[in-house]
Amino acid sequence: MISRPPRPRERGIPEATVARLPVYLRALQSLQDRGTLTVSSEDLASAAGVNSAKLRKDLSHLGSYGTRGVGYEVQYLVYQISRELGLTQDWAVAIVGIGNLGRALANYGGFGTRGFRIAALLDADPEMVGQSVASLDVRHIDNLEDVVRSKGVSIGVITTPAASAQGVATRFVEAGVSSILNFAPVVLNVPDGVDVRKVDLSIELQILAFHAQRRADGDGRAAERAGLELT
Amino acid sequence: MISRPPRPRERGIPEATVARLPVYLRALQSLQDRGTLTVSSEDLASAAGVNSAKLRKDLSHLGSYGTRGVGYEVQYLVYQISRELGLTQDWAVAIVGIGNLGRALANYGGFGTRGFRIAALLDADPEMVGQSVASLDVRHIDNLEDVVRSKGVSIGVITTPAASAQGVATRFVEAGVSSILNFAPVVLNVPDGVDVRKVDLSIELQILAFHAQRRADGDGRAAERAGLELT
DNA sequence: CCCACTTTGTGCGTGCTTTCACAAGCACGT
DNA sequence: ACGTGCTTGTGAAAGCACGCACAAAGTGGG
Repeated sequence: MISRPPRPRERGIPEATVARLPVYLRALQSLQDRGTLTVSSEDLASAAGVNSAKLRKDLSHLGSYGTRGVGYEVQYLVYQISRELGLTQDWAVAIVGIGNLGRALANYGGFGTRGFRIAALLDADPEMVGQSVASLDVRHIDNLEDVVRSKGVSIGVITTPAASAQGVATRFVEAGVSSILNFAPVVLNVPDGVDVRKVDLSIELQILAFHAQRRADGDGRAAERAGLELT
Repeated sequence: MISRPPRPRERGIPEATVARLPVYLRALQSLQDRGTLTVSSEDLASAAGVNSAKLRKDLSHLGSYGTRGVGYEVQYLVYQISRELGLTQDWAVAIVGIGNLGRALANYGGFGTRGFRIAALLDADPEMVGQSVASLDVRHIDNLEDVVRSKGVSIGVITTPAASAQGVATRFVEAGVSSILNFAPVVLNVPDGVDVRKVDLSIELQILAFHAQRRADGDGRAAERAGLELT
């Protein structure tokens, strides 16, 4: 007799799967807009740009929401993924650093429809404070703690210069924000339990450059050698 | 006797390593600015926010550039990583979609110093064409092929609305651009051999929301149960 | 010249991710 | 009621990535 059941109904969705759920969700919403009622794993996978086996395994982590011989019901799957991602509730977001990028994010409409609400804009520059961006007044960074508390901010976005980013992150954490999206090109130091995600434009370009160079090298060598193995 | 040697001097750097090299590079440049001459894997790893064993293994893929008992020479390592990433040459970048985000990227100074040069800005809106952004004239999208050829553009950045992104990608590819950085929230369809990287703000927020919700659920349950196992 | 100390480079075990391939399950027509 | 055809859900295998722990290799002091 096995005393411990194999898994005590574990809620552990693999990280790689979590990163793909938003992609599936978007593909599904697009299908929904077109009035599609059901979709097969094959079709949804190709819309999301992944392998169909991977898609099925990913969805299987949420439960068995498909019907064999038919596929998945679009509307139901949209709801299940949204719920799993926590989009059925409303997340208040604060953006610190109202430069070009901060303004771009503030004006980006795609958030509201997906459970995110820009609740506050903050900046250190007195010139900026009081200006209205995307129907919100820019407030001074010294109000960060107040704003987090009064608006119930739970996600902080950092679009400041690199030099200020760590300070802002620390203040976010101390004010109780434990989810941070960082656009500044620095590695943030935060205590355990705080979740930081980094978006770094110049890193993406560098990765592209690496592959481009490798392709060019390969092509060059291949041309020289009149192309033997092209693995 | 084994007829085939284990590895024919393979140039295969793992993808995960490539993604971290830019982070190391930035940390090293920061050390260089401070006048540091050598650095240990331990120190560099902590500056880059990774495990020191991982850092050493990553660097070992480039060759043996460290000295046991001493560490790595900063300047030399900067050069080796830059060369490996292809930053010793100059990459011409074209940005299509001069909205808030496109402008933010065009004005972002961090590229020039790292081998990237914004060579052209394009937009479909006649109102936008002719305006000057970041010392460059915005040109109409119909000039894409000309611009790619005359400026030698090898990296395309897409910051258009979702609906236009696929069309722009296709035109980039047909014009000979095989590295694309896509900010539009769609999955791009491109032929083999074309490298697309995606940056998606709302996906990052959704991943943060997932973890935040999971933390909240866990805390809630833990509080109810007076906290047993806190794995 | 040798010894103690430091730090790199890497073999190896472990766990996560992807992919294949197929049994299980459902719908529909006869 | 039953077979046919399609699609899901999932073992099992292969491939990657991570991190420990240690031998190898260098430095510097006596």
